[in-house]
Amino acid sequence: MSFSRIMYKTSDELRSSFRKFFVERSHAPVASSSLIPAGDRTLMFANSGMVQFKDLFLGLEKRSYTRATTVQKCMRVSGKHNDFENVGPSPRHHTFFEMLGNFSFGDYFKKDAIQFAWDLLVNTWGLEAERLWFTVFQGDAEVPVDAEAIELWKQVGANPTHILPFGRKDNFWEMGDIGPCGPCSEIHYYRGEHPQDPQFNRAEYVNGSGGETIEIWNLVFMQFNRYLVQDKLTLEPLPRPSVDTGAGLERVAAIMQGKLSNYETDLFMPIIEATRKLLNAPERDYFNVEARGVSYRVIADHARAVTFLIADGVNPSNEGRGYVTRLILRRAARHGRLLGFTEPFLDQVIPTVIQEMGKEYPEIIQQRERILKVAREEEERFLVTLHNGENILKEIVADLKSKGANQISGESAFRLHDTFGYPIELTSEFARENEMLVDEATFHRAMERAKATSRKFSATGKTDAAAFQNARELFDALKENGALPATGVKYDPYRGTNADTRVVGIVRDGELVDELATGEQGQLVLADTCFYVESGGQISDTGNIFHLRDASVSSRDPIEWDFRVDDTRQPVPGFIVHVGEMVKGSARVNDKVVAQVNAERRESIMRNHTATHLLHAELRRALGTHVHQAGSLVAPDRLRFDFAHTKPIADSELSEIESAVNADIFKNDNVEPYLLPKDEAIARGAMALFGEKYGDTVRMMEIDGISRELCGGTHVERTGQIGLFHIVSESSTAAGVRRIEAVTGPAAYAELQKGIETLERVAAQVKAPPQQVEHKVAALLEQLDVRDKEIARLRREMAKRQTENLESRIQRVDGVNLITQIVDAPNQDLLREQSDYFKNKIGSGIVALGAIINEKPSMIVAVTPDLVERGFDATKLVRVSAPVMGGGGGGRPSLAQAGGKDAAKLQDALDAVASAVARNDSK
RNA sequence: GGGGCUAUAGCUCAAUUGGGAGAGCGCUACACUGGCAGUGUAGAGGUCGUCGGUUCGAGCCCGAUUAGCUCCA
Repeated sequence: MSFSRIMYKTSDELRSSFRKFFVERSHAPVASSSLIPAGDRTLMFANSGMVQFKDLFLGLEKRSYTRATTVQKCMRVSGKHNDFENVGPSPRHHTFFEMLGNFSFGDYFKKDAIQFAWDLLVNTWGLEAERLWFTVFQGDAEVPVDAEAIELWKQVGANPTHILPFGRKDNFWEMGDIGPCGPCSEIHYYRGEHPQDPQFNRAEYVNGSGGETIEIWNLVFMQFNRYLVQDKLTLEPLPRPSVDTGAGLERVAAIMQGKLSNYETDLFMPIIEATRKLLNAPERDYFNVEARGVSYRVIADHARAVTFLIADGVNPSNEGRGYVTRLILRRAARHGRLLGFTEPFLDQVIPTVIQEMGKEYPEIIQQRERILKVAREEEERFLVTLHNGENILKEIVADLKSKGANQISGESAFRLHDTFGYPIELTSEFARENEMLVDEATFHRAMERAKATSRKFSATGKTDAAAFQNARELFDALKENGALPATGVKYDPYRGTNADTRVVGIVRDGELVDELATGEQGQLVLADTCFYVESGGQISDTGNIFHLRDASVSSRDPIEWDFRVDDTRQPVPGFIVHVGEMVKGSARVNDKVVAQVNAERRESIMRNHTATHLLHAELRRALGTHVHQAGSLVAPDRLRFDFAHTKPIADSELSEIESAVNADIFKNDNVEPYLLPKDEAIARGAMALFGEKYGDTVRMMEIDGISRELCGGTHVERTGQIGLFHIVSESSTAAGVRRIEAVTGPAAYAELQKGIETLERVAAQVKAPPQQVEHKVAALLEQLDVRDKEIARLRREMAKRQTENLESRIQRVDGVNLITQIVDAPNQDLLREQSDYFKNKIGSGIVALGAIINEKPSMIVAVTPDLVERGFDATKLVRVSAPVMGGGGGGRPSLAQAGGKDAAKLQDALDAVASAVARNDSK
């Protein structure tokens, strides 16, 4: 009989004791990376601790440590293990969670990893060994059983009957079809009441259902590398195998705090309680009704996710990560309504998240105001969407009721969802309240159909992946034949625009070749390069790579071959290619070359890049420190800067900012790069960007007294070199993101000159000095307005006169007063007005007027109300008469218009009206 | 990346098959009025998102484009 030795631990204590345990074992404590994986397009969010170390495992990157430990922010919103909709109903599923991990980069392997895990769980945290189960890879045709792991678990003291073999699905880890992979070993924990009784604590519960045994830690042994050799996958052992482990903090906390549900731990209960208090709901509301419990859990989980997503720079939007953020936030808002909130409330729950988690993740404290604001605004937007949807739904229901029907069609429900964003759950709920049904089967069919078409047309990411794969193979080949060192191409765009180097590889049509001939497109790989590769918004350099003739060969032209570089790319870290075309001669591998960047273009880029930093700093100074970069483009001809800010910027603010940047330029401040440890740079207040990846050592650009930013770009040496800065436009790109476009140097001067010239030309035209143009134009517009009105009045006057002269022309046709007449009218409106005068004059009758307007015949027929009642129809009259002049017409019974092509036939058309009235055709 | 919807006065929105651009609120002026959105009268305010096409004629139909909303990938 054993008693539990578990010591209750708060989640804060768990994080720190985990970290302490591994730091004591020589692991570097590394901060969690952003939820947005840097430079990884294959992944939407960081979903495990190893994401930030991917390049280390692949051997593409070196750091000062070979062991690390992290507490990593993670998001999982889709995938086989975690469907977003499970979050809430399930006690253990989350969108946002934290993963505890220890990592070895070619340092220790299985033995230590297993020893560490055992020591931490059993000896440090005091978990009962009898409750632990261990799974290992059982082996298959490609990889044998992991006998080593089995042996090691036994050695540390695991019960041999608790070591269970499983197949590929559970116990083999791979990053993709190629690359590092290996067996893994999971630790499961039995949390029932009878750990000693094999009747209860049973092997079937491991990776199975029905029991109280859950996985808590996965140890991944990166043991092999899978290559593609001649279209066949080949596995070979890694020379320095690595370890990657991950344990979900929420599950560990549940165990250590003796809770069955993760939500009952100190990670979630404060948020749930905060929500309850906001609602003024009774004590234990969360526990009393399961349906309410679900809503509390959804809100608690989603509030955390939203907080961290926004903090990492993801704003709700309608695509990609932003869309996921929106879905999560809206789902929380929906459950809030189920609990009884009628107003936005998430921004009142989030402060609790910040309070609870801010100690571990200071970014959420720093971003507090922005997080609350973004969440608030999105929830408000959602309430508007719901309100609009409700109105449409009410109409649908009213319409159905009037017809005596009681089922809302699946199409209607789908339309509400698809077009108006009104959730099906709310449609169903509203239907129930009105004692109606919703055809949900049809709804789901429509949904599936929409998903299928969407999927069909989105086969784009694949080509990206294929190109990436190809580049990686080329890079590996060059490293293998010794053309490139393991670290790849030597990259130094900072020392100037010329480099003496050597061609180490030529790529044509995705394959390595020995030679590239004149006129051919291809990519050159050099031993080192001074060409800048697009990064941090600054676009790639262009220029030339050329090979000089042997000095002993006398020739007037020293250049033997010349390659024009249109673009420079780095498809895989370390692998830099110059994309372009051979404009002269043939390049061969190993040729000595001069790499020459287009210096003038580069200088323009440098001006724009430094100006971007100045703009960023001045924006923060003018608008507040919530302003941070959300995207940037630094091109030779312009710069574009996107940043988080929720309101449009007033013209006056904009010119102030422009002036401030120019003042910085005129001060001619020093611009200096520093290489220093990342932590120090951050401590010195350097701005780091979301989604950018930084190694241990970072490059910080400092502009004296103005700005410090982590940046790998190229910059001018003194701000004065920028010359001039001019903002061209300010606009919005997404909710909460503003965009400023600007120009510098000669381009700015040209832009301003253009403006001044335009002003001068306008001034000359309105005959006023430039200073008085504004006044003059206003006066002219005023005059124009007065004259327009006068003209209209005079025309009306003239029309009236015509009426007086034409009274005598009333004909009596079949007892009806009829006037047919060609009049002068400058446009349709006045012709119509004239007909009104006639109509008023004759009291009862039909008026048909014709006029030549813009050289085309035009006609209008008006019928007084009494005759309309007797059956006369102006529309019918124009329909029979308009064809006479080659046109058509129509209108209402009381008034109809017609037009034609043949002006000479206008009188004939009017006559046709008269005869139609005579024949009674109009009835 | 693909689909749906929307764009009309300062704001919220109307405008039957293509045939006279409107309402409410707000604004201005005047008159009446001791009352919380006081009443009445008159008035100003519109490139109908932009460009092109069809048509005698386009706010309306067609195409392109921009912006917003929304669903999916």
